[in-house]
Amino acid sequence: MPTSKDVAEAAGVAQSTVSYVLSGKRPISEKTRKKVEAAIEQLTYQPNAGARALASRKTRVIGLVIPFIPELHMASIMEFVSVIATTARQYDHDILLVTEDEGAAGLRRVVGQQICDGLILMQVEGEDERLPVARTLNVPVVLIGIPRDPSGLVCIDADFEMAGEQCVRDLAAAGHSVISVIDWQPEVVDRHVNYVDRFMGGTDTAARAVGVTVQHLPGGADRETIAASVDKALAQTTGVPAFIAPDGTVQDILRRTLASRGLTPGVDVSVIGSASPTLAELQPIPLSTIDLRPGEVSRRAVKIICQLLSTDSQGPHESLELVPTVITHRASTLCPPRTA
Amino acid sequence: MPTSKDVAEAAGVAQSTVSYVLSGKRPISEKTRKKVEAAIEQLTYQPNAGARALASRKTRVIGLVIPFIPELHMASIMEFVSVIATTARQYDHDILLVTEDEGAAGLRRVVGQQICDGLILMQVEGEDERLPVARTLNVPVVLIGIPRDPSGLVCIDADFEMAGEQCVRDLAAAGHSVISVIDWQPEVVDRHVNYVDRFMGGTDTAARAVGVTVQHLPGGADRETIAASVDKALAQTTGVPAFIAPDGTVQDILRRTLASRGLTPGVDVSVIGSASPTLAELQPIPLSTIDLRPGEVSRRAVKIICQLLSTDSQGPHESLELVPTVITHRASTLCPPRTA
DNA sequence: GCGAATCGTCGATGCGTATCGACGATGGTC
DNA sequence: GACCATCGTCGATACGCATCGACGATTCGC
Repeated sequence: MPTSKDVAEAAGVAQSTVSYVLSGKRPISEKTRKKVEAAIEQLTYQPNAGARALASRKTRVIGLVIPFIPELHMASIMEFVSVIATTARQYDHDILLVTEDEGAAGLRRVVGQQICDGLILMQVEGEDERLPVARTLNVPVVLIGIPRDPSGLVCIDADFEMAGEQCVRDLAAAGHSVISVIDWQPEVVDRHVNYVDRFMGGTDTAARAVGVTVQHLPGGADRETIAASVDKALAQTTGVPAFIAPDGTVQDILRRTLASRGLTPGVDVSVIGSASPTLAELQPIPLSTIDLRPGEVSRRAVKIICQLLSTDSQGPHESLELVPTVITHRASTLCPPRTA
Repeated sequence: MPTSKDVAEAAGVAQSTVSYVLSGKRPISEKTRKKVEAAIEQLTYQPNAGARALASRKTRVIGLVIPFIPELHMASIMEFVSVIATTARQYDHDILLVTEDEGAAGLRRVVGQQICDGLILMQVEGEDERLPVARTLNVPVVLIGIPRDPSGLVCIDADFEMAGEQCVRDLAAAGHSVISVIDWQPEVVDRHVNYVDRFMGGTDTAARAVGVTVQHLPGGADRETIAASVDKALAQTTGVPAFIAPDGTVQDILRRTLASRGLTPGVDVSVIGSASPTLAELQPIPLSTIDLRPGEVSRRAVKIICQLLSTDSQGPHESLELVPTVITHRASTLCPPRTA
């Protein structure tokens, strides 16, 4: 492997000159620059990351803490991971994976060994042993998700409250007067995951504002529970029933349950779920969705941390950014107002 | 951040002694070791990764090249990623993400800058511009998947041929004489992805060996195509029909198609798919599966590369390891032979 | 045509660790 | 008790780059 010293010799300049050509931190004459660049090209020189990190105290690596796999949300996690990695490259950074099972010690390790300059924590919920640690680490940390106590932390997440509001307002506008929200799976609800409360709060706010009834019914991965919820909703609704089912598994079961009751989404009943546009289009009846835009959340998370890194302002930061959600009407809801 | 020099001063020894305590590469008296360890503890010293890499020429980081996201296989990709990251930690290594969209240049970059000591390439299929590059990089590379020309490369993958054989043999043993294999999606088949051929080869081999008929029918994400395939299979089968549907999306459509024809898997018809045990159990009728064991493949990939790294034998290596698949009979196949 | 400001380049140094040769202290041998 | 091997520790150096101060060469103003 050639070093910058080799390049310097080949170009007939000092090693420091090579460094300045690369960094642009001092003016270099056109002539010298050409010579150096030619030598770099010819030797296929690439700077050594370790040496660079040692001298500059910057690794240009961001640690990404991925959640322990609950088997079902893996696809959505991968979307975050993929976009984060790609976006980081646009800022000339790389992504180092840290698995959640390393816990708070993992954070201390990668920061303490100076393997990375900052951290992104995915899927932060409620309480978390890593949060107090994150606050005291002297590197930028960005959370995707909002913990119960976000003080002293930089957070970004989809605007779940807006999502809840949008769903209810649009269903109300389509003529529904009773709207049933099928909960996430009980494990999620019981953890009192922040985003569930925010979503539910949004639906209730909108219900009050536009004068419709919103009822929350138990969901889960269990077909009997959901079937019971559906039947209860059907019994209590006088007009055309409307369902909001944020969870993908719940959507599957809801779809089959409605079919077995002889109800067709978009005709006898409205259904809105949360899903990516691609998945929504693949459904037998394309699903009207509230898109939580994981890609956009990921991009912004990377942008935020890279800004923090470039200004490397030491002190603790605190901010909270919510990414607007997008509602798209497809075939599973009654016509007005149909967009997209 | 404390350095090994700080630790040395606190312990009253030389910096090199601290290094030897940590590495164990020279004998250290019990007394000195205690002093040094106490100082490390007290200062919460952690060695600087950059300096370590510079001096030792080892980063203890493995680059993981993840495929560009085709949206549907994201969940299975995440399973690989997660297990690889966790396993790497067991060998005291970290994982750096490299996205496929960086292409061959990405490989040159991370290796040339010496950001990582070796690479794992995921989901390698047929031809790939990165393969010739991988062969010339002077670091260990392990492929998950088998390219058309595996010469000079270290590969590991599930044993798709064995998978095909197992499916056919077990269905034959259960009394089926005609077995229909529903293809993967056409984009996959057209790429002439290696594993498809291997799987199909396995089914044909077993068919010949046990004297049953295996027919291959078009699959895809398209319900009409699959429905047509199913009807064709039903028409051509005299005994109890049997289906093998490796692809998850195909399974979904197959399930509904059979239901609409009034056929119940495990009673009127046998169905074997490829899926994780967890997902298989979640089905309305638990699916008999051929498990391709992505976790095991991942673990072995990490193990292989870590062995190559520890022996750092320079020359190009070549090997091919196939991970045995596991067939598990659940409710979707006829009784004999039912296991698990 | 002289001093001052500017520009472009160089040499030296430091970043924190691993590793090599050296050397004092110990223990054993005859 | 003189000699040698072994053990444990130290000091020095190298790893490859970034960065700082210095300095010769220009350029400009007057």
